[in-house]
Amino acid sequence: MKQLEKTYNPKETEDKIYKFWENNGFFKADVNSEKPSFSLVIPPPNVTGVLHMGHALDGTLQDILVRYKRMKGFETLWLPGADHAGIATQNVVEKKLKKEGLTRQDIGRKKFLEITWDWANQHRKKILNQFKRLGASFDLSRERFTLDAGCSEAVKEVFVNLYNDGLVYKGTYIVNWCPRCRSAISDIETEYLTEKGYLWEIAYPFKDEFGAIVIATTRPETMFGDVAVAVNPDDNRFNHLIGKTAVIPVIGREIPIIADENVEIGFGTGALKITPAHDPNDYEIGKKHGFSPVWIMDEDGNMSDNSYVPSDLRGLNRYEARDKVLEVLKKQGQLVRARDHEHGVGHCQRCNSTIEPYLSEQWFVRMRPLAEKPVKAVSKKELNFVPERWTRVYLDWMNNVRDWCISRQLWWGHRIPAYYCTDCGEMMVCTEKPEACTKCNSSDIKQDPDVLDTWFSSALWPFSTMGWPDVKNPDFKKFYPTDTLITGFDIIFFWVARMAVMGYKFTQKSPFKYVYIHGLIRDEKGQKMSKSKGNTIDPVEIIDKYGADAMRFTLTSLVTYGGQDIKLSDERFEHGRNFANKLWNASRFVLMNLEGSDDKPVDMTSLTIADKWILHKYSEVNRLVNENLESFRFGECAHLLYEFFWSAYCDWYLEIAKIQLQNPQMKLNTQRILKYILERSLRLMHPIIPHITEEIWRLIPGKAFKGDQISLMITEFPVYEPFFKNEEADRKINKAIDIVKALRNIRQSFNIPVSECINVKIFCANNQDKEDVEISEFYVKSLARVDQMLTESGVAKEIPSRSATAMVGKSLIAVSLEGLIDLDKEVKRQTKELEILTKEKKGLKSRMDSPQFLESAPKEVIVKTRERISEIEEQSESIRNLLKSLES
RNA sequence: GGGCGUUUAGCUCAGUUGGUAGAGCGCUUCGUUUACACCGAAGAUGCCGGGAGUUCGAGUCUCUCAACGCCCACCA
Repeated sequence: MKQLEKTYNPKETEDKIYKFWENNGFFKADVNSEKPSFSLVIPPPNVTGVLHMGHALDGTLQDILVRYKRMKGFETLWLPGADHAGIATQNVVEKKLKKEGLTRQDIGRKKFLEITWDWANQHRKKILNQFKRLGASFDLSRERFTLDAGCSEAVKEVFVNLYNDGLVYKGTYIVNWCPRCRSAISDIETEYLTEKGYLWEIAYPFKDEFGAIVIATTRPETMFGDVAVAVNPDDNRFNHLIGKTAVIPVIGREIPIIADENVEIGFGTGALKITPAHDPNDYEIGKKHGFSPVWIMDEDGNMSDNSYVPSDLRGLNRYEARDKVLEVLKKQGQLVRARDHEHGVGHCQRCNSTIEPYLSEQWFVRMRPLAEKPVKAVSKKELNFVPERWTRVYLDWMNNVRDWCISRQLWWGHRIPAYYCTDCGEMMVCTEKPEACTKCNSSDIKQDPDVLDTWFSSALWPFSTMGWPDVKNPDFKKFYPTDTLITGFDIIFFWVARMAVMGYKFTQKSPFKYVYIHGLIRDEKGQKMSKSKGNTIDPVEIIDKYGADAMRFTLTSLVTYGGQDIKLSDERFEHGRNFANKLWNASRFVLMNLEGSDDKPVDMTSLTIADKWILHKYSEVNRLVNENLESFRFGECAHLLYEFFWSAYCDWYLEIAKIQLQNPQMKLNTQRILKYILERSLRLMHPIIPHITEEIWRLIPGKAFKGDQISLMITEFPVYEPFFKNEEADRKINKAIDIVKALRNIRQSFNIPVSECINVKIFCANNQDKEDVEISEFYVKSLARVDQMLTESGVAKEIPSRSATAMVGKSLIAVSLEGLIDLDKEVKRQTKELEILTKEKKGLKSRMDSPQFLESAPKEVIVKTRERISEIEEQSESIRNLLKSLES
């Protein structure tokens, strides 16, 4: 038998095992397979990133599910890939250019894209390689990238289709504009942060009379774009001013005072300046009253170089302009006052710059009509969130969904398939560049310079990766729709909802049946991990230090069904490492003790009570692991396996096996059972900790337990084995365990060294009890170092003098301790015990006297209560007798 | 303003239909009996956030209050 190292070494094992799987093509999904399919697509990680703990968790859970289903006999596809991450990637590359003193404009679109492609290609390989370190069993032959040819074709097809259906349109609206990215972003990419600022009150003089109307604004620099001052028609302070003309300070442009109900009387001064080009509400009001917008700021957030802006402010950035405007107003006495004001300010999710609402021409998706089916899908159970509470979050958003701004003024991404005739201005939306203008036949045609929001292509991911729009593609036919999506709650709106929208629109199906939402990974203080805070834990470092399986096991055991966020610290991974080491050493013990063993199944006719017990325990854990994996209770599975393997198999059965192996009659069958349980445990644990289980599994000799497969990952996942169920054996061994524990307790309390054998007398409550205890004598004697063990039925009347005692269920255990015992201490202990029992009995009795309890409580509970009372009575009686004999 | 989550042992958290509280880590004591010190044995620790209600019985269900966290909407 091969001698294993004393400590498990993940580094050597994991790489070797992963290559073994890969080389055998076990991850590859077969479209021609007869087996039912199970498929899952990875939430494509951004090419900008490296593997972080969120990916490690997400990837672990996906891999568990995929490995489980594969072993369950499904033709399983886990499709890997990466996202081009439009803004994020462009930002990174631009930053790199900046270091060389260049901008993207300096090198031009073509060159810029070349550089970005190079960069992206390097990084998508890198991050997938990091996923491989995790043990991810995804099918790399199907790796996709959101910007590759297939996905791009799907994007164009979808865009053109939506356009033809009137669901994509181009128009001039106020959008969230990031001056740093120089692009529009969508509503959900805008993060509102509460900021302290000022509400400035500025006097706009009347044109024809003395006096002024005082408006309130947080952004005084936008005043040059004002087209009106609005007041509420019901505001008695101001309604006489409606129709008069006011003058914008500094520049002296005249604007009318108008009435609008949307002006809140109680806010600010009650008078609102209207700046349609730079504020969403103002835009609405301006449009209602027929004003043309006035732009005073450009794409960089700098003041425009036009006649509306005072010449000395042109080109200044918005904050410089603000300071300067305020300075002038103050000088002229038109700044009435500044009040402290806290308000939410939009920030770009990607670069954190303050967002400017900006009126510009953009492309939008009309979401309302598209949301109908995905909303209904929930009640039809075609789309199910786990845990269920996320359903509401999804529905609330879908039911109030607003149009989605999809155009980005970037270079990195899917170019919008809209073409313009330079001669006549005609717009053509089609998948390929037209040869000639459909209206004037000119061949001078230019494509729209903008690209699509990165999430547009992500929304198509489940089917664009499977060959769609070619619906005859074998992958699409076999593996679409996918079964489960595993992701964090932070991208329900960004991604999940939009995939549902596109899935229903273009495939008439939900792209997945279940969406399993897990919590986010946080640092030990509960803060979000981020590079800038320096509180990240690098999964690759953890893998190097503890091993991938240790990390997977720890993460899995920290996952809760409710999807709570997970607080992590480096030391937490010791839990998984220790478990892996335990598994390794228990296996080592089993493998070292197979001398003379055979390759036959367990002989069910000659099982000891302990054998029956461990088989019973195994059958229970098997059943529960199956149930919990089916219902996405990953954490529970890890706990169950840990508990079974460590606390039952290692702590007790292995110790018992050491005894049984000494017995020639028991030896062979014990070896078979050790091997059987180990092999089945490896199967049950494999989805969570694949490398170590595979490594050990290969070392187990014989085919009787392993079958003909060459790899654990393609063996069958154990199904419930009800014939092992044995409540009686469970009860008996549990009793033996309790007795052993009680004896060890006594031993330690009275400082009896392990080397010293003890004599024990057990008073059993009845004959059934006595029988159970006697059956366990064999184990008790060796596990607790007992020389003589006497049993007696009935309440203890004569306790051996000078004894230490303990209760186990209804049995009283007495250990003869001539000369060793501190009698006073023992009397005190037992007296206290008696008091506690009397108190409990009193409570239970009063309950049994209650007629309501007897009427409404379930039978078992009444029986249990009655049993407990008689148990207490017997125990008390024994203790009284004991005290008597101790005192004498 | 609307919604969600959390509050249980010193720490981090489990607790699936209401039946009388668990794990890991930490702590105390003991121990190298030939799988494992990344180990074993024994032990201590809880008015399950406060209050009220339903029930024979509530950590679990209802209401309410509080603290912390998150999401959405609005913010001149």
